[in-house]
Amino acid sequence: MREEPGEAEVASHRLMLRAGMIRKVAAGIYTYLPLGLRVIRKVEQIVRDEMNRTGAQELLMPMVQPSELWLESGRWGKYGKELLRFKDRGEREFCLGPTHEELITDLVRAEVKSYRHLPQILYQIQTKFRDEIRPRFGLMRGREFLMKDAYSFDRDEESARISYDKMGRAYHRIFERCGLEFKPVEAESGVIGGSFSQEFMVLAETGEDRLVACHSCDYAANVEKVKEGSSCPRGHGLLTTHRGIEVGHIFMLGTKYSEAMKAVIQDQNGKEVCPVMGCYGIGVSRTAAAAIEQNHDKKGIIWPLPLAPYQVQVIPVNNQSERVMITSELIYGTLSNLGMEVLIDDRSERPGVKFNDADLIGIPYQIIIGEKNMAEGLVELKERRNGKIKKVTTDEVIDLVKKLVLPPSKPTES
RNA sequence: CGGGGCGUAGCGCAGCCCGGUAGCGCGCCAGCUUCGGGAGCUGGAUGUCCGCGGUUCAAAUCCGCGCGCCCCGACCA
Repeated sequence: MREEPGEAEVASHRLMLRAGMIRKVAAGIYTYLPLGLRVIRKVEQIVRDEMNRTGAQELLMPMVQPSELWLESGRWGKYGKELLRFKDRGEREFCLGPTHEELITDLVRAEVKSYRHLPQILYQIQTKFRDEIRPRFGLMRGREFLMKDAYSFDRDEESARISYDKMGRAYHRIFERCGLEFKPVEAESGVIGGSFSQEFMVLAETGEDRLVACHSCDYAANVEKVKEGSSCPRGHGLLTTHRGIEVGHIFMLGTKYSEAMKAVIQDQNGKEVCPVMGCYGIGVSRTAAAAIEQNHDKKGIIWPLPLAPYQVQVIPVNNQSERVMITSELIYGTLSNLGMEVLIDDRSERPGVKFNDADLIGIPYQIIIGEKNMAEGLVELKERRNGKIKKVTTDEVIDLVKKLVLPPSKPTES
């Protein structure tokens, strides 16, 4: 899409449309095109990895939920219009799941009877639907969106706190691995309820949320909670405001749902107690959008390597030249065989079109193969982020890219 | 839900005020030339003018009702 889409105002929305990553189906409802889906999958995989590493187990619950469970928790009446309700052919009431506390609690109360079976953390990566008053900014605030939601069940407060902290650390690793600049902040817990919560904010000028952060320590809070300009409650540092995009939120729920829905387990003394719950969300599709808000320039997207739809883009400048095409295919094949994700622009477009499109879709490394450099046995390696170009031989380019894209695996924290 | 705006070719828009049967740019198709930063020339295809109703000899244009979408605000894991 060459023209600026008229409907889009913010960078991520505009660039995702132009780069062919998403297309709108209705307000706040989008199709992920192949390029966009690849990015979504990248985020998902990082999330899944880190969730699994904490010992959490993946499951998948239905999007359609019966009213009974929501009546039990008391939220059928409280949730409001954001909850999209409908009836089936038998006039039974259902809703599209905006979150899954009711379903997971229903599952756990049926399956878990003893404290010996806890702690337990279950999660899913699934499409949610919230009939937002005002969906906006493309994937930033959609009505239908992809979310990772995890739920922890513990025998007591102390143990629950451990699960909560474990999730907090997993969230740090997730957003670090995504290559994003972020801050965890103290926040209100809203409709979900519960005792305390933290939001994970990706810092970006266009963010909808405001937060304050301390200069001298790592204290940060949502502006709902703390007045701007004041000094840090933990020490003497000064608080400054930032804008951010909420990509994750972790909650200590306590026994709100387990009590309401009568989920009970037996403790060491054979006494019935309600498990202490926590819930933990990550907006997967929103994270992709936030990555763009934080990483773009006038020409287009600048993907952080871990989220890029492809790692390397091979650009044969001229499709007519046999030498150029043979070398391009060779480089493409070699890198692919090394396990890299490579995109080759084999369209018969003019060079300018290819260069501009490459900068637009923002794959981190471009290998540009043209007649002039080929004559000296050279190709160009261009880094999208800073525009720097190196002229190297075809052998060298493989080696260089290998080092840039496939770094030696880092030791992992548990 | 309050306020503002928009809906005309695949996309971006003009035309509407002042009614006369639709146009520009990009894209698309064909041909020739071109080929390192969004090519040039020639020829071509494409429209329920958001929908319904009304006024009129005649409606994209005027009037009424509806629908969809965008932006601001209030709201929101």
